[in-house]
Amino acid sequence: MVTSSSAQQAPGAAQDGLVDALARAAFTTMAVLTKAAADNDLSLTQLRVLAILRDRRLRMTALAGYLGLEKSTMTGLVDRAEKRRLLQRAPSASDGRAVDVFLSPEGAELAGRLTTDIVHALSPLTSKLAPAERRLLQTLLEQMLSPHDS
Amino acid sequence: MVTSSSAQQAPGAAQDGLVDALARAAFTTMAVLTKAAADNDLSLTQLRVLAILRDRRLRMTALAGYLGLEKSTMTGLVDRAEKRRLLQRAPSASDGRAVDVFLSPEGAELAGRLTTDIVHALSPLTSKLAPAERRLLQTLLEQMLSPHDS
DNA sequence: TATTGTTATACTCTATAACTATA
DNA sequence: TATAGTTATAGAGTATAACAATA
Repeated sequence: MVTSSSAQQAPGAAQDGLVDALARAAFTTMAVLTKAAADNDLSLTQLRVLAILRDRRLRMTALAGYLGLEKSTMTGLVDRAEKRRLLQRAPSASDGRAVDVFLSPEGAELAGRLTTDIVHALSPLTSKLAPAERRLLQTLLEQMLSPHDS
Repeated sequence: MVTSSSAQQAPGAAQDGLVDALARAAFTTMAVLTKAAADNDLSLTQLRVLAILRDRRLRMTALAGYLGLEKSTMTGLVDRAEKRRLLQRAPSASDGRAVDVFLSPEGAELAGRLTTDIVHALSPLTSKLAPAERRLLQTLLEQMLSPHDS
């Protein structure tokens, strides 16, 4: 089944093998990301927040949109990260109701360190491929992830 | 950064682009899996349990091992799934302390339906690739995920 | 003594609903 | 009236520590 290791090909479902490989790659990659986060006492969601805010300053609602979460969920999430001095809140200049969220210097520093950690942690996987294969894999993934609608 | 969309190449870190693509593919795939689970009132963890038990009968501790969770976490997880008639518990025949967990008929039926749902939900992505590209992507992912240690 | 599973407890993540303050 | 964010509340997922039963 998908997400498991057995790839039983249903007749006519020629994508099962790829779907299975994608699911397994996803779980493996997520495990690496989760561990990199846990090693720094972060949840996967907190890791994503740091990644998203690395080059952006967003309102609470916009951040919720990026994460696919409810705005009420953001309050606690940002509260905890702010208490740890990773994020900062500031009232929006243009809208009295809105609150901007952005990385603190410490948060930016941690985000940078996490990037390095993750690249290193994934290298046992990526190094199984030759350079040309890595480029090919990257190209195929990007093509698959591209927003093009054709 | 990794997990975000901006791929800033650090000098010498030639894997950043691939790591970014892997992370984005992981989040996209996990989003599909999470939605397929949520559409059936399951968490991602419950989905994984169904997938793992699809062709296995495991003890609580072994199941915890597959999931990378503590055994104490399994109790509640299995409790809830058992209450919904998706899983069943039975005392181990060989060890009086152990408890076997396995899919109920309803659980197996749901696991099968989920597989179909996921393949369909991922098809907008996979269909962006030509058949030969899909096979190539699958091969590269499998090579990367292979347990070989060279 | 060591292992298997459960229980007790606590914290994070998440959602829904109700609230406030701005627009 | 509608939107931005918070608060209150509740449930799932997770871990640690202590425990009972069995090995």
